[in-house]
Amino acid sequence: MPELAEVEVVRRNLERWWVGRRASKVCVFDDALLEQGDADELREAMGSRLDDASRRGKYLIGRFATAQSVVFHFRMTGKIIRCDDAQPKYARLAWRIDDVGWLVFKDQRRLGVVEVFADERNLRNYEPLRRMGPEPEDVTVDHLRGACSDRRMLKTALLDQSIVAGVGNIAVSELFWRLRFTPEVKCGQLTDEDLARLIAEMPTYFDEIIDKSMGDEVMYVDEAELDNIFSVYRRAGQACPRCETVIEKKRVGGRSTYFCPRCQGE
DNA sequence: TAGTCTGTTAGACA
DNA sequence: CTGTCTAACAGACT
Repeated sequence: MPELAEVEVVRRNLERWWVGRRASKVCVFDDALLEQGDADELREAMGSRLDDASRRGKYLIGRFATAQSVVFHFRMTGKIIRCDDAQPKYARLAWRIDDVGWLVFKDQRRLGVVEVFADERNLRNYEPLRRMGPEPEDVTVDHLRGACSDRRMLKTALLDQSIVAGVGNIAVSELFWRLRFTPEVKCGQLTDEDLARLIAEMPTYFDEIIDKSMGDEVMYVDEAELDNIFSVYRRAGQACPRCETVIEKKRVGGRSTYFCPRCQGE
């Protein structure tokens, strides 16, 4: 589900709800979500004070007073919400923060994961974090050129988390529409100027989506079809906000891509 | 029933 | 070695 923007919204919520506090109760409903570490270690970490909530790409990282850290990845349908009920539908993990409520890791498809690490060194050795490319605001033209061969599609390169951290399938459609890139453009077809525009647009795009998504519960686009905040994503058949041409959908790199055939032509 | 889905990864193939 | 595609993970929805 979530891309960088939605994970960042959850991170900011945890900053308000959880940092500086400890959980008074931890309920593991589905321990299959733990790959590194077990439920006892998770209870030990969460039972201590959360010192810091950070984000790296689409990963959310909590550091605790015990020196342990907990990493969340929401995959397709995971999220963390605050509610008064410890076990709403699809709850896989819940912890109680007194005076705040229950924080619940909900995940309908159960693809999300939670990892527990004993200390900073173990966290840093976690392979997905070790492999992660720079955050969008730290990407340079030289880095992109070096990481993408000329014949590779820009879309698949951007979805590769080792090249840029946090970009997902929605962001690609939206960025390409903003920049008027054709959906199947190859890296080699872009000038340095084009890449510089892309690099400048990424943080702008994510900041705008974060602002529009802020709230106690992030709504994914399929849960809020009538309030779709995107310009082209999931808008096939509707008018392009720029030129009124009908938006189309096609598969690029195995994933749905939405685009305006006029704005984003050759 | 078949197709789809905001993510990631392993294996097949050109 | 590179890049792309598919399936798999698991479940709900159309």
